[in-house]
Amino acid sequence: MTIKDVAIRAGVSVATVSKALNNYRDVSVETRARVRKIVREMGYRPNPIASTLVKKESSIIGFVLSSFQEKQRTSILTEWLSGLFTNIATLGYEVMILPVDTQIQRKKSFAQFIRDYHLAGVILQGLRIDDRYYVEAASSDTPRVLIDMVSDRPGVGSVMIDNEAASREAVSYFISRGHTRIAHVSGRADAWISATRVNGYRAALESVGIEFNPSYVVNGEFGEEPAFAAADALLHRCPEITAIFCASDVMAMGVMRAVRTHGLRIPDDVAIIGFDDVEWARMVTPPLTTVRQDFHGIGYEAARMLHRMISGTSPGSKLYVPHEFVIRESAG
Amino acid sequence: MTIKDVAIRAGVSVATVSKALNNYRDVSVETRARVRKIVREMGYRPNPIASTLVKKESSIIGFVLSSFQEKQRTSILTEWLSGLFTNIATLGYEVMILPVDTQIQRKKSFAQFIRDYHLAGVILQGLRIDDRYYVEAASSDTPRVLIDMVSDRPGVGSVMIDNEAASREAVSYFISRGHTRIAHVSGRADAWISATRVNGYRAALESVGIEFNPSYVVNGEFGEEPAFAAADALLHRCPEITAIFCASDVMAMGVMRAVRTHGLRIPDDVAIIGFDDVEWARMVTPPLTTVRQDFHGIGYEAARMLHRMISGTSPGSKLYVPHEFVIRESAG
DNA sequence: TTGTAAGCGTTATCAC
DNA sequence: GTGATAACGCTTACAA
Repeated sequence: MTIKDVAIRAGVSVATVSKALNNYRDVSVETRARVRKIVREMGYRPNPIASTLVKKESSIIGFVLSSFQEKQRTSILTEWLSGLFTNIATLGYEVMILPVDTQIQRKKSFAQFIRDYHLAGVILQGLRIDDRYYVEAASSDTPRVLIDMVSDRPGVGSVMIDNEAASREAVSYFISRGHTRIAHVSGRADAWISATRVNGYRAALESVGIEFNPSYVVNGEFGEEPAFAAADALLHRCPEITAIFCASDVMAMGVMRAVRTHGLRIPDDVAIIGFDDVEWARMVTPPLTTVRQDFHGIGYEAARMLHRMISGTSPGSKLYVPHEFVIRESAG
Repeated sequence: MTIKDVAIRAGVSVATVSKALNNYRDVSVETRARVRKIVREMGYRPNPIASTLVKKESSIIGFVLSSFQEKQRTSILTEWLSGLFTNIATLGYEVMILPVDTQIQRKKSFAQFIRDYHLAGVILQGLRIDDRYYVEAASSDTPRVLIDMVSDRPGVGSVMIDNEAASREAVSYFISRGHTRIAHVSGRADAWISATRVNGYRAALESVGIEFNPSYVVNGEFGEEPAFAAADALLHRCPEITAIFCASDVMAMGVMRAVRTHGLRIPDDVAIIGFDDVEWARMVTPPLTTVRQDFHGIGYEAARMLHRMISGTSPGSKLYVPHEFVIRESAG
């Protein structure tokens, strides 16, 4: 069933049907109503492919996924998507996944792809700011919002939690419990959020006059193993440390293992705070004190912002989604 | 840049370019080569939208997602997708996510959507066999493969692990450790896999002459809380139980909590086995003995089968992906 | 072997 | 207000 069938049945031209359906003003109120009624009766739906071909704009948004590499952050993706969909499905968008993996040799360039399908907008989520795909997308003119990254370009939306404030809270908690020799296991250096979290860590220390000690900051690469190794070396080098703030829960697991390897107890000898509050953070022993990110909310807001950008309601902006410091047992 | 530009530059008609690009035999070897060379030089890519409009077949495959409801199975989705993509991206398909949630009122019917976009194929993953969307899709004629479900219809692919064998192994392990009063916390009744796992549990018992006791099987609904409640009631009712086989790791967490609530030790008083081997299964205390599902592999195989179905190489079939029984500490 | 031209199902531009 | 009609970029009979 095509628009032609509807036109015949309604006794008008296809042009009129199209206009009635697309809310053009040069259609009489009666015909619009009549056409719509018939459309409903017939169960007609315009073919989005044909429509895209001529309008050069689809209702598909792309979700750029570069974190298949991040084997450890699996559940986060789902929550983003879940938030995305609760907002976007009702607005009539479809979502296409654009996997970005240096392993997978895509024949199509990323920007090419956006143009091919005339994507309405794109949500990017990739930790690495220097990623080729990120750069490509950034140079496109499609509405786009970034998750966990910021862009220097105007008009690019970005949504995340206030990583610096969150880190400051976490470290301040340590300080309030009397800790002064506090270390930080940071994430990958090329990730936007890593630097920000280090900043928060540093700010918290300096706000109470504790000098920032660069050798207390080690890189756990957002992985459990690297975090274990980094923490292990750290504890050897600086046995005076009594607290470790980790930039992710996964790394916190590696760090906890390292601490135990050194025969130390958690939190009595070394207190630990994680980041993310993944689903199992409360299940480990001891339950992890951590910063909860509302991943669902981040996805939701990203979709909302993108929609506003697409519809021209508002330009992209920077949005902080509320976070929450969750006290359990690993930090005393 | 369109096919026309290529045609002009190559000094041939658009039809010839199209034929050269689509491997028609009625193009001379030389022109095909020349056209392709020019295409490469110009960086031309055919517009998939236009192509879909006339061919009535796209290179988009749909991934039906009904598990946003399953808040607990978050990381599994990512692994499926990851497997899917490692196979499918190189084959030139794109992936569209079709969220299916009774909460989200979709305007479009599911079958409608498949037709609208002329999806090349669909991968369905929904636990509930009576799901409206599942039925809709099942009645479509698009190539489709199911994950964790089987279809009575011929030509529908399905991939999963051998749930019955896996359950049998798990329960047999209990038996080999001397347990005889073994309970089972099952998953949602409307899920295909639930019944199969119960069957495996039962088969293992009966194979050594232990009578199947229906009151030893309780329903944990695949959730931690329901599993806790179910196990709590079970332990009250049948304190003689010494081992519990859980149909998911998440439920195992609830069960472990229930066991401890009753002042019992794991695995000394009550041994526990989970199912899935999610990322954190080895991190809990005690580390969970469980059945590892290769979710990545399942996604990979589903994509492979779908591709073969689309290209007509082979019809859909039923495929078991290997699983692995992982012994840690929760089962003694 | 190649080119012409008629679609595919829409929307957009004009006349009417 | 409404309706022809020409796009949109491609594939595919059918002619040449």
